[in-house]
Amino acid sequence: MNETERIHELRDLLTRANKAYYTDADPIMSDREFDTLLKELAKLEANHPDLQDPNSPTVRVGGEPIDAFETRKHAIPMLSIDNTYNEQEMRTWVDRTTKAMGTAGSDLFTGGAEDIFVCEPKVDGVALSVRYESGDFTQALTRGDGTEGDDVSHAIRTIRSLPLKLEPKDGINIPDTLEIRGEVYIPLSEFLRINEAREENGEEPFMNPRNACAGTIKQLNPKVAAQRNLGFLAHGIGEVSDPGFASTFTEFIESITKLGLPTTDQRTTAADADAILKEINRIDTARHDLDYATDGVVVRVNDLAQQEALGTTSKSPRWIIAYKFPAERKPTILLDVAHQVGKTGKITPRATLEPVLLAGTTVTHATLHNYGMVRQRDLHIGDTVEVEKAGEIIPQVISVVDSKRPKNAVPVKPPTECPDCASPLEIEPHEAIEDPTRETIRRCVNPECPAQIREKLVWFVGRRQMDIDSLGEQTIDQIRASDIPLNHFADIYRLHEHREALLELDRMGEKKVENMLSSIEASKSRGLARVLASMGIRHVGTSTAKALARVFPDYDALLAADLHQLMPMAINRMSAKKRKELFGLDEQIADEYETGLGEETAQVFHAYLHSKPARETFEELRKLGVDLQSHDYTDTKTQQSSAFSGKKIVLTGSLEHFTRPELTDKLESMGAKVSGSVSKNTDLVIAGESAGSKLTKAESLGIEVWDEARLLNELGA
DNA sequence: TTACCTCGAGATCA
DNA sequence: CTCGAGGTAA
Repeated sequence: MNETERIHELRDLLTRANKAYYTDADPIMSDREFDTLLKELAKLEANHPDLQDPNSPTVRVGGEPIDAFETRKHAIPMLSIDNTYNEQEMRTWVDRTTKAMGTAGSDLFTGGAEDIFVCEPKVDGVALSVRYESGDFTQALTRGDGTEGDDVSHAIRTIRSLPLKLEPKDGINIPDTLEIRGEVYIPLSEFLRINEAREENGEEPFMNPRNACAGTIKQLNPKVAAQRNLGFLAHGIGEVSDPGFASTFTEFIESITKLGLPTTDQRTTAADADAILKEINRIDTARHDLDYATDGVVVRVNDLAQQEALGTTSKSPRWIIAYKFPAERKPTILLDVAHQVGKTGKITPRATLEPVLLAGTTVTHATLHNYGMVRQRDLHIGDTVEVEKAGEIIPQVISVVDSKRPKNAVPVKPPTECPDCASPLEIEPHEAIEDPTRETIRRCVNPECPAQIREKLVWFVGRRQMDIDSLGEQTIDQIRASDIPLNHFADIYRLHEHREALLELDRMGEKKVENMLSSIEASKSRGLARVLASMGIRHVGTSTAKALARVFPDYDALLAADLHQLMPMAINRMSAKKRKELFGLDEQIADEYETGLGEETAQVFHAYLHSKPARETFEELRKLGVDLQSHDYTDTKTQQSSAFSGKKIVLTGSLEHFTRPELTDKLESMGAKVSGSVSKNTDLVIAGESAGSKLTKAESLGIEVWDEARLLNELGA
């Protein structure tokens, strides 16, 4: 046998040994044997750089550090899951879902009654999308903003329980593209081991497993990641090229488990709310014996066609929900309440607390949201308050322990003047009275208010807005404290005129200034939608800004528009009603679709746009080279000439040449309205491979149906 | 909201 | 080497 053959043999053998050890818990060789063979392989590989394979078992011990993360698009967005916090909310979800399935997918019911729903413990780790192409691990992405995430393949390759090559088994056809979602975590036993080791080395121990895990994934050096022995559990479906791979979630999990992916053994199916709640109770007890932290139970509809029929709100899928176990709650002392000025001048009370350890973090601050809350709880400085972490992240002040109030404690008073510029505050009129739980908004309306200007600038440079990194909060403060002017958005684009002065600032070197100025330069070309969203105009966030930019080609067109033309989102409202009709959804969900430019918003926005300061700002930005053209604009001429303009289109099945979001974008850009479900108002259904209930429904309603070939034809024409 | 990693800056030491 | 800022997980 020559060395090349030996390399392949060893890789094969070690891959199987890894799987036997980590996923089957049934080792086929001793640890020592494994190490010896691994060393032999590493040596041979060193002699044969031409045979390099990123998926060789040797990479598990960690390869070379990478330079930085590349951010990449998810083939299918990673949405977040809605939460429920008690039995009643869970029952409501089950009722609604069952009803919707009755109308939307009953003809396509493939599962038995017992496995309508699937329950699994919710692992408290870091979400990940892992991609295999032709059975080879090619990429692992973090969730990021749901649309694009960081490529962390280098760190993920070191996870031993995650196969780098999928092995065909039991006649399972491995799809060309197989994307699996799951959770990376640090096993609790491993967490303890790491911290012991860190203390021995005189390093600070990690606070909690979840943050330590997130940190490990962000390690550029995979050798460090390899030593932390991360775990992985698969629990979701991403892009799968073969639509026949699975028709239910259980089937999917069974298949990928056979292919070697680790999945939880705590999964069960349930037929109704009672069974689900019973399962939640079981997991609540069982979870304390698991080697990973859990914060709830994930419940989903099993049948994939039904999942699709149920569809997705803008935030999260309707076919899946998380039940969160009650958050930890602890008493602490309210030391102070600060009044913060937001970017629109809104004043928000923020509590400073006696530090308290809660769910693995030290809590010292909590937002109090508004003054209705302060009044309702009758907060006094020095009060003992109950604090908990809502949704495991943001600390909330839940209640006051009245019996522990110190004598002479001073009540917290809402401010009457701006804590920063001392101008009188405006109290939003209709909310000022009667119901004390009602939000009472206080606002500083001084346009020159320094605190407000600061917040506006901080918002403007943020990642979601103009994305000017290396100009953060602290740097903004630092520059504003110097002689360099930074009082308007436009001043940002004049910073390059002050290069010398910037270099004089503390801890400001050549490199930092260079980075800062180049990212400012890069931000000039973000386009109208981003500029609008960045200005902190009331009621104009990312989605409204985008909607506006789709309708108006540039700033001048926007300025020329009258009040009526500023309400382009009427279509969205119709879709809300339609959805309500179809699914009998509750108000709250239907309302999500009502967030367009309403009359009031349009008025506020119109007034803002034509105000003198706004006009000056836009003019200056334009002069300084900021792109005020819309990048998302679709010409009405294109819309009218297109075969799709004004058509209501539904997509179903899987397509070869597009991902769904791609095609949705494309059709919408051509003036179509793409919706999730078929009704009598639908004009056209585009059916890919293995289309399900939607196709059946379209046929029964006599709606026009195209296959992908026809679609390509029409798009080409 | 907090914890963790990375990077640049500046200090310290060879 | 240490500090602090920035970014990103949940």
